[in-house]
Amino acid sequence: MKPNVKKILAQAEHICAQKDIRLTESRRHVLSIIAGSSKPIGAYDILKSLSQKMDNPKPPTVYRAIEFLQAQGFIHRIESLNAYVTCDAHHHHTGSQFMVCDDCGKVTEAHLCDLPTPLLDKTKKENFKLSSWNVELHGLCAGCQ
Amino acid sequence: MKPNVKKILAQAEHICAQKDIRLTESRRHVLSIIAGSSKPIGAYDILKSLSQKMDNPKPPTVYRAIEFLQAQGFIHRIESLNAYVTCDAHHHHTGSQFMVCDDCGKVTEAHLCDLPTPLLDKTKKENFKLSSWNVELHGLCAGCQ
DNA sequence: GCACATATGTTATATTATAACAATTTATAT
DNA sequence: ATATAAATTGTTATAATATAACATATGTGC
Repeated sequence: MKPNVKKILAQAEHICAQKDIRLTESRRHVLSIIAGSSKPIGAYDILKSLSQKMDNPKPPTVYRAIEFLQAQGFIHRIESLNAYVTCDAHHHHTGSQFMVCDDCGKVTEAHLCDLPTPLLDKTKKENFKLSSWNVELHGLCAGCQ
Repeated sequence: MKPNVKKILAQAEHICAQKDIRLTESRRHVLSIIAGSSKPIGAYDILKSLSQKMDNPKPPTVYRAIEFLQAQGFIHRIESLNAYVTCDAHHHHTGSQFMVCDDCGKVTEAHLCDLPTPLLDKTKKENFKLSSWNVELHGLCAGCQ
């Protein structure tokens, strides 16, 4: 197992122990599969990979694990790709920002703690009660230009 | 036909005439269906509505129209809802910002011309060549709180 | 151990989107 | 006006993504 995967798993284990919630086998497998992917991975690719670790898993197994991992903030969904990435923030956050390379497919998370002022101003102006946000930037990463 | 739908259609007609591209019947129908919806509408709901205006339309008809309308900037896709809304900006833009009410489902577009500085800074820091962006804010609209 | 809550297994199906190829319509050049 | 190319549509089939529903099992607190 790659060191970064190991680290992510260890972190998740720790947080789950603290919060007294269960990082079960299928959840751990799914998290390690996502962590082991160099780019966002879709649910059915996760399923394919999972079938090498478990006996004949079905879609709900993957989607349930995804739901759990998202709820804990261990992974995020890249909406424009229908795919999932691990979160490397050390704190829970209600907003996410990603840079998606349209060439190689890799995604970098930009950790802003707060919604940028121009956007926040819009919510105030509209009296919109913000609960979460997602930003996806598309373009080319440094290596692909 | 509602006045706002009429207006959106007229604008689209005008722009297409200018650019010498064709706003064909199915495209016009799909645009008017999206414009007539009070909130983002999914492709298969568009299809259902379209079947009252055309003889037995199929998914590709809707998706092709959507693709065209998106390319012209007449509509946007709300990624977190798999649904479509008309764009009321009077200029083409490569970035979009939406406030999505999780209660009533209505969406308000916030027209920022530029990517907020904190995000732009991140792209520069990563040497990421930006081509487009999408921001989706979730929460409760003024009326639903 | 028992009751309850949580998590998983399993089957089926819903929802969203596209591929592939044929037919038609429109634009363009001669 | 007519051949040709380009754009658009029709049609069938299927891919890709996600969830409902219900049965079973497993862990937790008493």
